[in-house]
Amino acid sequence: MKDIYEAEIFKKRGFYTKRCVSCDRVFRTLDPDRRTCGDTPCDEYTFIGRPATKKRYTLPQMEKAFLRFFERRGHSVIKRYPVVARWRDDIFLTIASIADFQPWVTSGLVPPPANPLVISQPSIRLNDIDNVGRSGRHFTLFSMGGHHAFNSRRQRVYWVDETVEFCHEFLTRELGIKPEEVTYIQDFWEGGGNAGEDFEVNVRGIELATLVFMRYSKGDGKYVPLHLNIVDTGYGLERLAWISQGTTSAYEAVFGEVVAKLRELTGVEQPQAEVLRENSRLAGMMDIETGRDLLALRDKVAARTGMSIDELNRVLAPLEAIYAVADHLRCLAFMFGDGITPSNVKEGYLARLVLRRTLRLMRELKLEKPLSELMGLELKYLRDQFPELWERRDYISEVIGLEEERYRDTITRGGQLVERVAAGLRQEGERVLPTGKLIELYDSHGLPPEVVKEVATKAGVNVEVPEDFYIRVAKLHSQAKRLPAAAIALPRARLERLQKTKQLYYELPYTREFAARVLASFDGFVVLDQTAFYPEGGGQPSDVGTLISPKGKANVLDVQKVDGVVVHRVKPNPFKVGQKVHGKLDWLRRVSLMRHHTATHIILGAARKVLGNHVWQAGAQKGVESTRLDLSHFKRISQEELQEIERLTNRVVMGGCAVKTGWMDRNEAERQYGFDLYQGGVVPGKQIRVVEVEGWNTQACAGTHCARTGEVGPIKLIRAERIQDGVERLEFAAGEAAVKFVQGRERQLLGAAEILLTEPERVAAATRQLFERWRAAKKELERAREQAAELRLTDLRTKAVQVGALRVICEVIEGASVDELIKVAGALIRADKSMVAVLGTKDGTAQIVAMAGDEAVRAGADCGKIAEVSANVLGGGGGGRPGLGQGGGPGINKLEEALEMAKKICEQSQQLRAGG
RNA sequence: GGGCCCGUAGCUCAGUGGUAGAGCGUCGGCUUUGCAAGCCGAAGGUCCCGGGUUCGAGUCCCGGCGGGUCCA
Repeated sequence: MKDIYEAEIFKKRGFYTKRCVSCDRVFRTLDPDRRTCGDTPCDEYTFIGRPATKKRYTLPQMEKAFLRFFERRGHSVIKRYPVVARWRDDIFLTIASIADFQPWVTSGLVPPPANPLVISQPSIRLNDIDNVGRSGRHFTLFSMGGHHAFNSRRQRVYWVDETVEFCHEFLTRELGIKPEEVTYIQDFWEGGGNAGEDFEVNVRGIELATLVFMRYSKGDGKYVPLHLNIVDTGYGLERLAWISQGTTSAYEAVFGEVVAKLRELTGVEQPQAEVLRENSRLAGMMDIETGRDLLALRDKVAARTGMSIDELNRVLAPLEAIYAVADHLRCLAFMFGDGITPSNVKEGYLARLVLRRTLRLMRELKLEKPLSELMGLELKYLRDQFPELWERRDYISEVIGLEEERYRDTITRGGQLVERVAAGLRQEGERVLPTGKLIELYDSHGLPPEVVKEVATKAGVNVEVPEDFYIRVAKLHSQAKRLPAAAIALPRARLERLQKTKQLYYELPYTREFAARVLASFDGFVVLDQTAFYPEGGGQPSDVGTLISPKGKANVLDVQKVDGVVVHRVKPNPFKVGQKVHGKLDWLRRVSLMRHHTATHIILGAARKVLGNHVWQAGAQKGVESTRLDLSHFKRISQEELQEIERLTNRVVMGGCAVKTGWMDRNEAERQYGFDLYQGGVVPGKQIRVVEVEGWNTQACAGTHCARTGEVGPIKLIRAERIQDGVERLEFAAGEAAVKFVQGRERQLLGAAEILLTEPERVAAATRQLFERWRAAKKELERAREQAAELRLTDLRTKAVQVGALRVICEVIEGASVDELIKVAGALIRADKSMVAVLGTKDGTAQIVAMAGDEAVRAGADCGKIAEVSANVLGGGGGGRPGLGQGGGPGINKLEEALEMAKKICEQSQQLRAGG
């Protein structure tokens, strides 16, 4: 194969091959005098105030020009994919146009939806989020224009020559960029396990596109040729729009209207154009990730413009915040518009991250308007180009409203917490908040250091935010992770050569018994030519049952599938290859699993009807007695909603709808049903199995299902639980399991009714009454004890004995509780400050309470010690403070003896004092 | 998926293993032409639930439920 970098056009047009004097990379150019590669930081931007194209394009215009250009050259225009990569399990967000086609198309398993094709794919990358607003060119969400060709041995579409030619033509003929301003830098691209040579296409100091020729997969450090040679291009449509307008930053070019509105709302002034221009040029040359980077940038801009750094900060920081807000608004519109639910996990957390960052920026800008209102503006702005987002505005604004409220609560509560912490520190004479505390406030309470600093400073405590604050937070979380428990090892190697098993459970899902021939048998494993045993998959546990041959019988304990071969784990294993066997399923179990599986689909459909289309299945585990279904939803499901879901669900059951199952071509299925198909998760393969509850719900699913909904029987929701923020778990039972559950519940209710001596329907009222009475009785008892204590006082006082400076009472009070003893003793010492009262009672075990008045304590009484030592006599323990001690032990008969001991200790204490 | 924090009066929260508290709110009284406020007093508690350790648990340990938060 010829050198990938030798595109025909270079020879044809007479490109020079050069080496950049700054970065040493090889590049192609038509400009004989050029010495640098044309990319930052080797070159500075030269398009600001001086557009590079022959006319100005808005972003939608640029997108249109891009798509039409490639459409005219034989590409089919494909609709954008969602920004949540539901068809993948390795990434949360769609990060590039090629991500739409990974892994099934790129691996060659599934044909592309069109070939060649062109797409404008909103792509989200959050790794540069700190640059957004400052660098002039970074976005959290950007439109990646991609034209893709998938070349196989059978079909050659186009490769390097055409790709570079298309690019050059698009930039120069279509957009009118001067040919000598375009450079092609030779590079090598790696990502997502794939790799290949590429060109970075630069104009006037900015990279506009990357043309990747993907042809290797990389594993274990080695490059292995792919089945397909894939043209993977990415054009930054925002940057193209920017370079066509020559504005001071890409944000002005893309978000012009929104930025203007934000400026108006905040009253932030527009700095001089010259300052902005220099700022953009210099920002383009660096990544700004830390405060130090930013400082370095300010320094350089200051040097060029003659302004002071403080002055620059004052004029630029608010504008940068506005740019970032504009960017984040668009990103959030897509995230929520495409159905992300905010959460503390997965993509939901990423959405929350962006949302909270936006709120922080708004706070800095003192922008008081609700975020949901700003989003309203943003959605109007996006409406023409993305009507699907506009349609979901109600959901978007509700979710944002809730998140906003939640964040405000966090900050308010956190503020109070900081004030308390600060007050505590001040009391201890501390004036500085320890860094550990600062990190804890963020990590455990979500309080950004700036907020802590602001509040703490007001409360008179200084806060130093360390430079590496977020790194230290990250360190807290970087401890080693536990490995998941290893599953039972399957003998994969021994299964490789076997023919695929005929899956009777699909063809004849109601098969309970079947005949088959043994293809392989070793250890505890048996493989048959065909089977009705469903192997574990899609959240449905495997079937169990028996296998019988003339030579013997075995229990089937577990069934798994490896590359189309079904393996039965059996005990014992009397089977030999070639034998005929008879299989028999545990049908009650299987039928219950089928019911629960079909019920899962019905409930999901009902949940989406009741709660909204943002609801996605976040996981499911089918069982025989009950099943769990996890749903993404942004708030708790109310009792009413649960009942509505249950009602709709049972209505579908009673409707007796058909449940149709069948295999479909993946592309066809996606076209027909959209990505909603993948509720149950990613399914592999070119053909996918589609299960449709007629007129209700359609999903890709490999499980076994009832033929009609009526067979499912009653469905009973058992409970709803919030397993993560934004993920609700429904637990339910179907069929006989549902009946069993309801009967169980009824037994509980009847049991309670019996105890309360009432009817089941009066249990709540009766319990309330009982509870109220218990409360009243408790209070009355309390008062009675106090009265009883008063009554005992007169009698007890006569028992007092003078011991040194102390008046000591050591008495048993029959039938009193510890609380009562404390009340009595308390009254005694209040009346006489030199009193030491040691009271005992037999309350199951022997208990002792000792209390001493202030004077008695000053005179050397120590009730803690009295309780401890005298309780030891009882065979137990005790302790307390000088004024109050408690103790006890099992020695009921020794109570008198213990009280004697108490008295002795009092005497000793007085002797000591007298002696000392 | 993992880490951390929290759950005590209507609300916001204190509470070294030893008598459950404060502020605000509520109610009553006093003061005032009325309001705001002030003074005095009172009511109000399943210390989230269940186990365990202990003579003794709001407090320590385990499990569950509920909420918050950070990280991947």
